[in-house]
Amino acid sequence: MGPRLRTAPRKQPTQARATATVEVILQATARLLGKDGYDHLSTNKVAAAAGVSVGSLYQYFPSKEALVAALAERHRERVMGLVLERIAAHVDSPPEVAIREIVRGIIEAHGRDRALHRVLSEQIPRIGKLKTLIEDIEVHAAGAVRAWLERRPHGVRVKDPAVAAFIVSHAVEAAVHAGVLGDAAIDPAVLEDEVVDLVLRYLVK
Amino acid sequence: MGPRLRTAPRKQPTQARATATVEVILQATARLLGKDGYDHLSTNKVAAAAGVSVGSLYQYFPSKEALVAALAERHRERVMGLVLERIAAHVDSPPEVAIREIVRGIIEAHGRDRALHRVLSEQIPRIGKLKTLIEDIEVHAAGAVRAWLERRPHGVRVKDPAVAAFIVSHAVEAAVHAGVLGDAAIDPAVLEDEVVDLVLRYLVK
DNA sequence: ATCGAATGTGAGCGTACGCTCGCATCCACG
DNA sequence: CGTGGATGCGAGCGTACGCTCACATTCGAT
Repeated sequence: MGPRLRTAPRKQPTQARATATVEVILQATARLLGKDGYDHLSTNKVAAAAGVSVGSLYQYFPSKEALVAALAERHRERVMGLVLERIAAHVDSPPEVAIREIVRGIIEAHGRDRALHRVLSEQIPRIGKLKTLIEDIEVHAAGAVRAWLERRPHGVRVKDPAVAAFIVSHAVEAAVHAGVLGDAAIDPAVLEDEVVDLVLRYLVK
Repeated sequence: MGPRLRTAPRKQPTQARATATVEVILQATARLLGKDGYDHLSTNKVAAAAGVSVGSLYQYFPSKEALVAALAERHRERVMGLVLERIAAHVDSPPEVAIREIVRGIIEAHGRDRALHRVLSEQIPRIGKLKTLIEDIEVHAAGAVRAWLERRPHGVRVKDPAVAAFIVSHAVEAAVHAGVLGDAAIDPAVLEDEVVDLVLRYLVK
């Protein structure tokens, strides 16, 4: 067998075997990330923990950063999907209902994969490429809220929809995030009521 | 001269010279942190950038984490001092005034040392010592708001002061942080009006 | 059954890092 | 001005890391 040329470091898995490898690598990444943090993560450790050789890892992920990026991207798709879906489902609901449902959706989204979500939000901000990923989420979210505000002037008392959307999306995200993931977690039902109240009073009443 | 015993790695500078060394080290840390990020920071690089030897650095900071912790702690004292002062100054002001002044204080606090504040919040790994430092801020802030709420039932329509304080403190911090430090910064005056409105409607009206 | 491509392996090279230690230099104080 | 503690220095040791490469194994198609 002749020598192999490996000019393209990142491949897409095509066989089932490879997909499984990628999967087990990502799971090990999540585990180690939660246990030791991003700093103490290393490609060698991940490979060992995944029961895979470093070489295999490097076939799919060119760097430690890429490893975490893939994990984050995947999680983002799930969470954002859930929330945007919820928003779309309530474009025509009355504000009280829509806001409650959307807030509930956000709380649920934070509830899924709590450990992973926590780790990612704690460890991610420091990574270059991932920063744009987060900004993407924020911009998307604010955009959706803004569109929602502009579609329904009925009872909505907002001056500048862009600003209000900005404020609300950041405020809600932070409150829910801290309430669900924080050390002093709040009962989800109470959290929901309070956040809905916060938003409703600001936007509508 | 006999050998030196260095059992205690961290010293307090007593002479003026040493204080200057510590200062220049911290400044270099801030500079490199902003340029390269926490991951690519190293004690050797910091020492070189500070025009100081590694040995000197290790006399005062036992690790890279301690370096950043000192920087963060110092910044925290300034910011928290400003905000708590503002809260204390308005324990007896009417809610409309108190809330506005406090919010303005928080906005101002974020405005001072924008670059440093930004870098710290983005680059600090929320693990180990640094994590507790951040939680400290959150708990302190929520505690102050809670105390304020409990002192003044006049017109305050809040059920559970602890929960309300939690929600408000996180919501305000996030909105202000994003508004002041974010890429799409908002005019501080507008930001102030909107955040005050958000809080006032939730807590009082 | 055969064969080329896809996938998996792991020893190991080069490098950068964390940190120490023996020593030089400086400063405060008698 | 002499002395001892405080401060500053920087070569260099041990280590862990990132990543490669030559090779083994498995898969899928024929």
